[in-house]
Amino acid sequence: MSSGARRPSLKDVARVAGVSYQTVSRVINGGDRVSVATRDRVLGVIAELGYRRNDVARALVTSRTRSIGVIADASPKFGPVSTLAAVESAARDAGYTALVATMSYPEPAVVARTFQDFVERGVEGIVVIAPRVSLAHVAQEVTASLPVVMLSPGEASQPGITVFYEDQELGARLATRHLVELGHREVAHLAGSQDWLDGQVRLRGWQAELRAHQLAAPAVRYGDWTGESAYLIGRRMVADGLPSSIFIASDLMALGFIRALYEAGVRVPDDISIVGFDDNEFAPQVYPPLTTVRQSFATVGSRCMEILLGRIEGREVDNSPAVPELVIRDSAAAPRLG
Amino acid sequence: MSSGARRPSLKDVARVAGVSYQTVSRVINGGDRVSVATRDRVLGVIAELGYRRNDVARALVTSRTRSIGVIADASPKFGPVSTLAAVESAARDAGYTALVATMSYPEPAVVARTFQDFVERGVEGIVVIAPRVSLAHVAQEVTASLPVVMLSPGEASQPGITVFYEDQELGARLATRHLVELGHREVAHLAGSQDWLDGQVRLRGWQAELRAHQLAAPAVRYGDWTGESAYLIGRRMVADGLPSSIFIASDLMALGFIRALYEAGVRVPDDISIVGFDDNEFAPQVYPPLTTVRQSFATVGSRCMEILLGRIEGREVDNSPAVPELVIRDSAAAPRLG
DNA sequence: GCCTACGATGTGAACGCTCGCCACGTGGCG
DNA sequence: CGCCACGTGGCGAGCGTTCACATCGTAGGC
Repeated sequence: MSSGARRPSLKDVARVAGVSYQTVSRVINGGDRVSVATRDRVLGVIAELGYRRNDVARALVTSRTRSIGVIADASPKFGPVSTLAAVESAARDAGYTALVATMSYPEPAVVARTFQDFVERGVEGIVVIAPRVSLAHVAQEVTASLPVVMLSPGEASQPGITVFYEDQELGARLATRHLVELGHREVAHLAGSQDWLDGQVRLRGWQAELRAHQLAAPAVRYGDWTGESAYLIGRRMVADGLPSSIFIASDLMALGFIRALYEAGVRVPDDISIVGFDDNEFAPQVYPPLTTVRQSFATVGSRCMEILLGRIEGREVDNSPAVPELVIRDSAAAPRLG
Repeated sequence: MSSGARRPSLKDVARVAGVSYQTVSRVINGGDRVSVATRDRVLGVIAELGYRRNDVARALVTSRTRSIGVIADASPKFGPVSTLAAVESAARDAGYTALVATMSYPEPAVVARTFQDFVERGVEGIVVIAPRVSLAHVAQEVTASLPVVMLSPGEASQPGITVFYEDQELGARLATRHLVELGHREVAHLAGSQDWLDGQVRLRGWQAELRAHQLAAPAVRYGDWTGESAYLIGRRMVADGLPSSIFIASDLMALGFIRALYEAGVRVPDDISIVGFDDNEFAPQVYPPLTTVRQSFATVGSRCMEILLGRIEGREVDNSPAVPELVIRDSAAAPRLG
């Protein structure tokens, strides 16, 4: 207490400036009800001492931390990561700080522990970027005393949880429709892991669109989002006979699939049309550039924060899904005649 | 105070359990020096009331927040993102929570504001994932009263800042050496943006390795990390005449480059050998699978936290760089004879 | 059988801040 | 010329914890 490298406090500033700490506090927040002279003097001392407000003391008395917790998938996958950045950025714009916890696999115990941790740290709300079915379930089980927004193409099954998502089913329909409209009567589907809600929903969209056109749905092939799984499936399909077009549940899988095609001398889009999903950063660089579905992560991120803020402040919120768009490039074309 | 949805506090628990708040506190931390009977009773009440410790009050009195700030690039680029996840995960393992701020472009004002914000929130240290030259500079300018670890292939120019990085220069040498050892006498380089330290360092490694083999360095081509820039350069190079091999500063650029090649009917690795950098998730899925350099993000993340923790606790730390490895796949082969 | 020591618990203060309220002085108004 | 109002500032309390210390009772040592 005698020497110490302790950070200066309100009282230190007050002492040096010759006013009460109350006045200093007023200068810091708003600066209202303080004469210009005192105010300038105090500001001077603050700069001189390098004073920085202590937000934890402040949070203690106001009981508002202005922070939110974000739980995200640890995999460097394009979608989840872009969403994370968008959410954080929107939070900061709203004056909130994001505490983030990434997890490579959402073990119930770990998720529960993380929720608890967030609560103890006093977050005002939690965002769960929950593409995996398992994470979604776990998150819903945790009794949340807090507003929770789950970014997931699923259903809200808990009163405290608001679900918000990009309408990926629509995205899948757009992709499928594009192929149909190009003239393909045969639109296959290489699905993503059904352990992910995204995988389930994209599959559903493809089915629905085919039905709308009274087209039969070929047998579905299931990958696990990895390019390798798609490559293997691609090889098998080359041997079994290729459809005239295929909607693949992710760009990365599309890439692996195409590799199998090229090894067999099959050309894209001449021999087979392909539409992917994600509009990954590499999608325009593939040979040929991938026609794919783009999700609007920035929009999702900011809408998500809007919803969370609304919940925190007890407002009614609109959580109608965001809408994706089709990005047409060169990997899908009209089928060859005959 | 009469009704209120206020969270129960230590005192509430104490009252119900019929003990002093001090005893409850003891039960929560360690539980030492408390008789089993009281302890169980208190634990019961805690569960019953759904009591959760208030970390902000705790932080106020202990003046330790057990949190760190992380500043990262907002771009969903593979490297930075993987690093972020690794750092956060290592932090959590060490009992710390990560506050993260992403920024798409490191404007000095914004970075400074973010630093200040972190300080006000009482973080015990800051990690800057700073691939861009500009971010690195800004971060160094901010007078940090805190331990700062900068993940950046640069030099520490500020006393308070510890720089740590993956030895990308070595990575670039590994890539170049591989090509030389395959028998290529002509190893070109398609560099990344020189606005990024990574870009500068990879270029330097290529030069150094060539010099070590007494090989001449062909004129460097400069991309900007985008696949599109590489595609354009590729087209020009096809027209001007291709080298027998090329080291490309990122996998994404390699992909764009290959697209230009394929459009012109050039084959890889038959006509030209290519080595990329990053081992991006799509690298093994490209046709042909990319030989590339893999950085050990997990290691970097955990070492980075080790270093930061060391600094926080005043220990001496080893910040020798992490070492990348070459991943050999199919995009580089021996040159054709003649 | 008395003193010591230790195990189990309680008390008071402090962390750095904000909030509600009160005190002082000056100016405008009746 | 007195009153009220308002602009300016100070004081006290309290947010939920932990820490240092005090207290109390009882078991163990001589």
